[in-house]
Amino acid sequence: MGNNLPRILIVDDEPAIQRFLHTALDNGEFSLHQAENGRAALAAAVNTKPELILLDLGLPDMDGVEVIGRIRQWSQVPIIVLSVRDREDDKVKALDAGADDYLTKPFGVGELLARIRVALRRSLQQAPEPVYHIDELEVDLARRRVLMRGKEISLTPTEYDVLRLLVTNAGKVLTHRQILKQIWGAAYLEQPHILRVNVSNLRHKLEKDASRPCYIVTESGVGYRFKGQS
Amino acid sequence: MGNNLPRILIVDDEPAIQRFLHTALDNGEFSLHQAENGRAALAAAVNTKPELILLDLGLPDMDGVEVIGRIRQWSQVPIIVLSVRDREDDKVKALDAGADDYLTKPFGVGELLARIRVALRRSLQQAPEPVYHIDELEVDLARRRVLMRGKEISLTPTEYDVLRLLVTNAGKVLTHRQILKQIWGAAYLEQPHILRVNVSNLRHKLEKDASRPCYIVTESGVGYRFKGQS
DNA sequence: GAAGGTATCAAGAAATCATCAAGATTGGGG
DNA sequence: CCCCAATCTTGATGATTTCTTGATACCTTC
Repeated sequence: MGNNLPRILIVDDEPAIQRFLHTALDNGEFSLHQAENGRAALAAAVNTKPELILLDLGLPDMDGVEVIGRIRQWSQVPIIVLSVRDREDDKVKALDAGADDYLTKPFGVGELLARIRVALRRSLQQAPEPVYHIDELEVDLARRRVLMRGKEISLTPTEYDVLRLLVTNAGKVLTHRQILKQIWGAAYLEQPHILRVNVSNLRHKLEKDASRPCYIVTESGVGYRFKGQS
Repeated sequence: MGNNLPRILIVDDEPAIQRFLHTALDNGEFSLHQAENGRAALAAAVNTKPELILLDLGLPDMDGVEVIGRIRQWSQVPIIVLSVRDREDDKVKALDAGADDYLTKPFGVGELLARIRVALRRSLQQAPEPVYHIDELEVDLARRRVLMRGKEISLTPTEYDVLRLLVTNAGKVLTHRQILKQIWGAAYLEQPHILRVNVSNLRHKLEKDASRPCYIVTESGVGYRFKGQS
């Protein structure tokens, strides 16, 4: 089926819900894919690059909120949460983690379809590429890989996080505090040292000459900036 | 209150709901506006250009769905419907008309705030940031970048602060004391020297001929003025 | 041409930054 | 349960940038 209908990834481990959703959505307008747990969902999100994800929060292997967070590291694909949990706290957490909508089971098929249309209508206008090419550097957010002239560079988790933050905001100056808050949390707001060490390490791994950086530029007294294409 | 908090337009005719929403949203993060009927809502949408609209479907003078349609003819502002109507048909109609979300009363304040954050988060990333163009000078406040004929100019933190203050008040004369107080604090009110040095440095970096400045004009005995676009 | 305000240069002081390396922590495997 | 390896954090030090101040020359207006 090499069509180009919008791909929808259904993430749910209950066969009953799977069947229900397949029936509800099998109207020839979508191409349906499926995952039964969090790990499979993350893999499928990378591989099939769906236009929309329907996500049940109650997965056997990991928390749904974490799935949202992991996907949001590299993709803006609309995520609609479908859950039996009706507690406000669950909704807030999922929405703040990056979900676009939250439907409490049971829900009507008509409403689900309408909310899917809303999400798709919106995402049609924007589709940022999750792979960044800057000169000879290549950052693949979906696969969490960094290549320099095609050769893979191995980064530690923190180094990668810093790089991802800088790359996704290429061209923009990020203050020390912004970066620290995002990656180390509010408790480290006043500790730019730890950020400097990581930037230094990053530069030694991906700059030609770490003392004359081309990618990660220092904005003295302010923060760092990833030199984008613009 | 000339702040730049996100403006939220509340469209509802019941005083009880108005009060409830004002209480719920009055946390200092939003600037609240209000309309009691459809006509007023359409006018307010044009005039206050809100970042988000909370819309009750049951308005005295016109149908809420029509309000959505009329706004969608010219604006992509996020619209969250708040309604007592729980019929699926109502939801589908409102969402298909262009609403971004639909909350059935009664709902929790936490959920409302979370859905507002979702809507604002989305519209924030596609909103083009303000860039000042003055002749061949370009000041991009969001990226903290200054370009002269497309070429980047590197400024120190204080130089940038001074320039930003002048540019955001382009055309207006700022007295020495105003600038000093804003950037160096009240303790430096009587030290115009330090400001002069910075203006001089700025001019050398961005004026064609620093001795005949075109952008930063001296108002002798008063202060400085940034030449507006006019 | 004097006076008050203005512009520029340069140098020491202060703040910020880069780097190396040693201790602390963590997670996985035996 | 312990050990190992990778990573994270912290400390120390030298390099770099930026800030502030003083000296001096320059306008402009009366």
